[in-house]
Amino acid sequence: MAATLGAVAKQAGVSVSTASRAFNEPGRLSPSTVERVVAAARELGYQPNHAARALATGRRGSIALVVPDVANPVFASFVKAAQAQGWQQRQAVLLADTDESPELERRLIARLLPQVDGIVLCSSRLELEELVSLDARIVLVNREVPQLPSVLVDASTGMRQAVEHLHALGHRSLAYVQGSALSWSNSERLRLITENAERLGVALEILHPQAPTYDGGIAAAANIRACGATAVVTYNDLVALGAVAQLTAMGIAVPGDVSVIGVDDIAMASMSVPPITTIAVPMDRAGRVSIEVMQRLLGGHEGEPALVRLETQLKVRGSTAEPVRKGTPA
Amino acid sequence: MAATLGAVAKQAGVSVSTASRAFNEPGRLSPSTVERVVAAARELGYQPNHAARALATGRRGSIALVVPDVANPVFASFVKAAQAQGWQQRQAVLLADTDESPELERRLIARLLPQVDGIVLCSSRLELEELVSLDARIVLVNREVPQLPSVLVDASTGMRQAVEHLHALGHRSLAYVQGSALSWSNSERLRLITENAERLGVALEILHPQAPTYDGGIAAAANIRACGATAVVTYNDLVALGAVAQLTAMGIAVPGDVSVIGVDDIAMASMSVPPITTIAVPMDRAGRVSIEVMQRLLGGHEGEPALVRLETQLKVRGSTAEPVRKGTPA
DNA sequence: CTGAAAGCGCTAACAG
DNA sequence: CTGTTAGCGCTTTCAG
Repeated sequence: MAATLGAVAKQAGVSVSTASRAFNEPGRLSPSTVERVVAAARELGYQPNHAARALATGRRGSIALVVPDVANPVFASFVKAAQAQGWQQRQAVLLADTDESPELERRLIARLLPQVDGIVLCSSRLELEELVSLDARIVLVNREVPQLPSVLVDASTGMRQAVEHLHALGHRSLAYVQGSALSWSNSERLRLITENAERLGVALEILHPQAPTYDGGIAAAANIRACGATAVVTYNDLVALGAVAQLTAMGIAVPGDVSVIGVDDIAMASMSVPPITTIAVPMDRAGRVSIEVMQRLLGGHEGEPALVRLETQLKVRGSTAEPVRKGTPA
Repeated sequence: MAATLGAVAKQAGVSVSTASRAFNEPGRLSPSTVERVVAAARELGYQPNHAARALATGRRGSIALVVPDVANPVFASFVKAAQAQGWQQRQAVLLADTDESPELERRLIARLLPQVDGIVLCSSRLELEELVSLDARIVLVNREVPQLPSVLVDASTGMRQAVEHLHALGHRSLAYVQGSALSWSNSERLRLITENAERLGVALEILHPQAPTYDGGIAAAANIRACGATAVVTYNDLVALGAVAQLTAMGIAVPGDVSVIGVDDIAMASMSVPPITTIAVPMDRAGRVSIEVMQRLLGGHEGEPALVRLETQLKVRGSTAEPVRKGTPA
């Protein structure tokens, strides 16, 4: 059906290899030849057969994206950006969703690895040893493993700004609502908020890990009240949103009685009432950059595995608008 | 590096063709042979080379998903379900995001078509003729084209329930805030609400198309007030959310003064205050089903192009909780 | 039930 | 600058 390189070659009156070169190394051909081949190709509607090329070169021309949950807005914007960048670099992007399951993740990786050039593994739930034993062309996102190239979100700037912002508002007692205790992002955020709270002499209460969801936030509200903190930072915006809703339902005003800060800057954070102050995490950039890193990795640039850190930034909104009241909450 | 079929064959003491058959048509081999080959394969960690198989068979083992915007929660859940289903059917899933651009969509399709078995085109923005001229292995989602297999969301049940619900609450004047005028979904919803309003003798005001976003909803609020309707159905939840926020800001109570109903049942709809009553659209089922339809299409079952309609259902929540007041709004 | 052999469409030395 | 010639790893007639 589809025209092959052979057909194009015949039509242009050259050999297959010449036709091939017209596309792959036009520099090595006389301009007129290239032109003739290109014309023939267009005439026949020639489309290269990627499977054949892959078989001959060993390069698949595709990379896989493995994420815990595409339906999560954070990963969705990551995927969107990565896909766009991949397309721009003429790489097909395979998508795999692990549904937060380490076992599924493991199987997906095994099945994908032999049929793509590389895998971008986002927020992997796998053990460290398992990750390094993969040996292969893998770029990690939101996971720090010295042996592997990775792109990380560096929450330090955002977290510093968040604690300073709260401190400036007069808050002296702070709580952090954890996300999944296993996640690299959570430990980073925990570490950073601890450092900053100490530095500024703000009391810090660490609240139990919650599912990083709206319901997790609802569940956390009681603990927030119980601990008596006047300000709270949550693992992410979803938790913040749930906490704000439940706090409000319990008669605790946000930001009147307690200030709330989330992380991620998902769309919802700006649409709620009050809108949530948040540490913006550039997952779109992470998507783009991770594909670039992968490209460099495949390009065979040896040396150290790449390590890219992406900056975060505090976005102040209504959930922290007011200075702390003199009295303590509820 | 990776073990080839040849290696497996040698290890098992059989020919390549036999080894091949052990995986593809084990019925034609003696059980003991199959067993031997399988054992050898596992021993060598054999992984079939998809590129080679594709070259030999013409089947790529992969299908592409083309969506307008993965970051849109509606499409995200579609993609998630489609991916899961594809994986289950041992089909790799390529992802392409058109960013709502018809030109990009066109180019993506052209580039993808030759390298996948088929394309699932979700909410295509292309012209009818362009779509049919594609001739190829395409399954449409949210777009009705007689010549092409498609899976459609049938809003009729949900819309009937919505208008009846509003009518039962005492509403006699209704407004519909349109989404993109070009979209198939929008015209369907417009048609259905018109039919239902007429049937129940409810006055209906059609409001200008808005961008199907939160900001579109904000912009629509003024028109909603101006038209004097006591209840409004919006193209989707995002618009509903924006409208509710702005209406509230203008001093119009929801659902006190006006009731609002959205479409989609995105997560955000249940998290807002008040939570949005909505017509739930099963995009996850659409994702799963569209892959199944594609599979059947590729299986070569001729006959009519498949046409699947998915039911919708009203989910009543706080944005329509109260019966209509005697007086008219603002 | 199993093997031999001919490609699928393309690339990549190797020769001119 | 261009053509010849082998394959890449797998499937698939065609013969046993």
